[in-house]
Amino acid sequence: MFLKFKDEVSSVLTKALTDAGLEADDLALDESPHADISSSVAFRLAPKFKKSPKQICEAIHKHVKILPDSYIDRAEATGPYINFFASRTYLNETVLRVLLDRENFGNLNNSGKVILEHTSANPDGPLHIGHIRNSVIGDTLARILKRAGYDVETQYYINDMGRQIAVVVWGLMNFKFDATKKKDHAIADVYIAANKTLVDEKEHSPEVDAIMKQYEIGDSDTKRKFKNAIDTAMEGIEQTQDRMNIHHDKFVWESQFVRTGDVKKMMDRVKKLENTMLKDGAFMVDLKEAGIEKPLVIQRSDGTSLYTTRDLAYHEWKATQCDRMIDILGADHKLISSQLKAVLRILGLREPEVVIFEFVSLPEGSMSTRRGVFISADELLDEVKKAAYSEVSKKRPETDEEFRQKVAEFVSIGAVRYDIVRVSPEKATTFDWAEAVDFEKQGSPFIQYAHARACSIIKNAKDEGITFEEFDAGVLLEDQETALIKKLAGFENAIDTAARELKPNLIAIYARELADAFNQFYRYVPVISAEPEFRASRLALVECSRIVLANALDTLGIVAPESM
RNA sequence: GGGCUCGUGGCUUAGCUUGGAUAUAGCGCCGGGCUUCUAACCCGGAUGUCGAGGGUUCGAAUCCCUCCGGGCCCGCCA
Repeated sequence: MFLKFKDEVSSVLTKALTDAGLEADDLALDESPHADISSSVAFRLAPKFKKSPKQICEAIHKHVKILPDSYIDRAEATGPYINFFASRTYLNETVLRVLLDRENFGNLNNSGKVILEHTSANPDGPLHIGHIRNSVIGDTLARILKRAGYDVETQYYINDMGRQIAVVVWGLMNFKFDATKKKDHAIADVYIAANKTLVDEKEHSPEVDAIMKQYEIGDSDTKRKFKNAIDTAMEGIEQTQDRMNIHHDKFVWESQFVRTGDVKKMMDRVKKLENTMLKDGAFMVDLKEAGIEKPLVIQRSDGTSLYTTRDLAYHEWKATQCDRMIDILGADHKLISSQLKAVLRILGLREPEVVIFEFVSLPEGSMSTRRGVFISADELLDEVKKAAYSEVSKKRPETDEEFRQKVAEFVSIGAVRYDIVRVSPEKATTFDWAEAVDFEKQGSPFIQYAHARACSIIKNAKDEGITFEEFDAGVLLEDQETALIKKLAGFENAIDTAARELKPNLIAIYARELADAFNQFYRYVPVISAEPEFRASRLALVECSRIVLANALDTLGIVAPESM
């Protein structure tokens, strides 16, 4: 609705400019506290036409022609600004559109296949609080892109050729696997113990090298051991992701590209490039022309491949089956991903769009699965759930155990997801327990609560036989009502911008603002006890709010509860 | 040392790509509101040299340069 409104403003303004004998390539449209949409185009035209912005603005304003039934009510010239205000038609049609489209309201009609790779943590232990920043950003983006109309496939790239997995395999052969623990945690125990031993007793190192070599040549017994180790770890990782409402459509094993010969083909192709040179028996690509000083090694002197080589083959393969590739990567991958992109570019292959997120560190420093220094996602979720449980017990003492458990679970998942997604990815953060278990106002519980309140009104209305089969959105004239409707109308714009700019935090902000608008409406505008001429329309607006709150929460992967 | 990136009230944070009207919001602090659809709510108040300095511009949190501080990276690891 907002996008159509903006289009109308854009064409009305373009026409007015032409009629005024002016011309601008950028209309400088913006949302503003002074209007629904505002244009500062007069500033840009002032020097060219040698008049003051105010004079230009008045000249443009004189030529603004608004058609009947437009989403624009009026335009005002306020100093150098031209302000556009939304019409009643816009508000009324927004209400009708929400009720018609329901769970699809806000969806856009982009098309094409997107492969979005996220998380891809090494299967050597549980997901920790840094990994789930990747998961939450990736999963939320996938949900945003789906709403934007894309056919999205999420992939988890399993790095099974790296030394760390060989260490896990070696560890499983030499240390006890604690079957009473959650499997990914038990794998981490083995991995940590194995690493410690490998540092203390250097003589075991060749054993790990041998395992790696056996795996690279495809020895069947070794392959079985790797599969067992990885499946075990992944089972636990997937349990954690399931709990967080995150799932992957496909799990792609790095080794697949070695086995199919794609990695070999890729190495041969890269070797033929002018930028590639042979040095001490290893092949490396010079990337100076891409602004990267360090040459990238694509084949070791013993002829084997490296992580980046296999990643090149993976991206080449991905490109054949989609229109857009998006990778969610931690800040430690900045250089490697720009090297990857540079080589793909030189080869004339499609480059991925990369979303980089900064590190989550602990007060004492950065995390490391290998050293056993990390806070697992499971541990975080459990602690937050405890805090949520005590909160619901305090706030709803009349409820039973089952209700409290259920609420504590969806509140804690929501709180963790929201807390991660609300901050823009390029911000480095330091984890703090006190902050993590604190139920910040206007976080996820705030939005879930607004949804529960809307459901409550709808339920009470139903009990009293109040319906909104017949209503007139035109009677929704209170400030809180029009503000709320405008907010509802903005959902598609939030999806559109978030999808174009790959910024999931925009949806977090939008959801909070919508809940805010609903809560103000709730406080000041009675529904069930309202006069009959308002009752049905207000109830319809509550239903609209419920729908869009649910859609926004769904986009964030957060449960929209009927009661809490 | 080099590259990338971040720096916004006591704390957390939006806005920066595409420069425009009083810089966003929350926590915390001070004060007010439940016989009224769930108070996990609402209303009001105090708190800012937008890291520092310079430049571009009619106009800079936003663009450019220098510096300071934090983070990440710089391996024939992944």
